[in-house]
Amino acid sequence: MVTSKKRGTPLTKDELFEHALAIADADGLEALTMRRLAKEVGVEAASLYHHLPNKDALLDGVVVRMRSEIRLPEPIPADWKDLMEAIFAEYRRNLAAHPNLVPLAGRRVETDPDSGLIFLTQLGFSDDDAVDLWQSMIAFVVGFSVFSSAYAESDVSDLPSGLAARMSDWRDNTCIRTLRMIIESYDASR
Amino acid sequence: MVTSKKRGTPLTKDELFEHALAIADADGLEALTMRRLAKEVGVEAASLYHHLPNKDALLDGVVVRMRSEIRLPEPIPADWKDLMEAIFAEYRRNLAAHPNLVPLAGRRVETDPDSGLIFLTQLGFSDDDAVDLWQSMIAFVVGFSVFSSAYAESDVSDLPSGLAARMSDWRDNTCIRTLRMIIESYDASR
DNA sequence: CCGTTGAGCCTAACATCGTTAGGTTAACAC
DNA sequence: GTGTTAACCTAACGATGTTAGGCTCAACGG
Repeated sequence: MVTSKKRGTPLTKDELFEHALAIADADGLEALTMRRLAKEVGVEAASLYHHLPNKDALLDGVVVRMRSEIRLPEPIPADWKDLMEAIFAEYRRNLAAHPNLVPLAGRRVETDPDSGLIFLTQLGFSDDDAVDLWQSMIAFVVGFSVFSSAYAESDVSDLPSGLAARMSDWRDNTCIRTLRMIIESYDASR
Repeated sequence: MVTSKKRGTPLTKDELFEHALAIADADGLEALTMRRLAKEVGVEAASLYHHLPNKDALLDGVVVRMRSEIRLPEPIPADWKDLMEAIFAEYRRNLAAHPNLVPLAGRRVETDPDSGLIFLTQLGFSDDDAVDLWQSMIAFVVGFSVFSSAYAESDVSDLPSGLAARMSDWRDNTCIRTLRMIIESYDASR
């Protein structure tokens, strides 16, 4: 008579990451609670610890899940500079699609696309130059995403109103433009 | 007979921000608790709310306090490109000196040094170009600081070990180098 | 076919967090 | 003296991550 306490099918980690991502996307990181996630998947909070060691593992999984949406362009650009631009433009698009998760972007997870770094060394970059460029592109894209996703209410400024309005608008064009500049500059100094 | 419940001198906001910054620097952001801060200044947690509306205001104050350590070079460089480099190198130094506070770097507070942006427009940059450059320098420096402060334990990578070691080392040289490239590129496209 | 086992869930509780309600104390104004 | 008030207090609330311990039921070995 009592409704079954067991779910039809057992939970999977992927199911948890999927729902957790949806919660964070919809209502923000602070809404992503163990109890909230549990409710969403039809379970009690403590049960989640049968699948995850702690909340940190959940957040890691959410980042992996988010990054899994990254796709390389088809076909792959012949010019390596176009390829680099495409990779990080896609990285940027991924972060812009999940603005609430930007604070997690600094996390190191196992799915970072570092194969592009090796590719750079094969193009004639020294290890040092390749790492400098690779780190710079990552840093810039993440930094840009931090501000473009967190700048809703900024009005504190002694700027002329035109500049102030422009300054609180972080445009994809700006991101791509500077990204390209970084790539060209490292190409020139190779 | 009971020891006095009042402190000698009343608390000030600056005193709170100072101690809060010290706590975060020493033990991390998660150690910066209302109760911990209260204990540190010799008061109970609830008393803090006579000086601050909430914890967010505390964090804002900590960021302002941190940024207050930023100093412009003396004398100010004659070349505007050197000036820009100096401003953001100092910005970077400030963040590197407080790695635990990097997650707060995206916060908008009233003390952002946007006067440099106006200066750019006076040099002949259009409003759009000036903002593009200004945003790019901010984004890059903050992004770089995110990774250089959060990369202690990253070992997950399928990179050759030499590259992997180099990749987990985020050097100030790299930051300055790319910063300079961004400035030069915008100068050239003016 | 029956006993055991263990995966997958549960209830209950813990410490800690930010925050609020309401009381006490001491200094100062009139 | 008699308020008034700033600055502190104790006590508590609800929410959080997490742990301990128990139930249930399908699967499997004998």
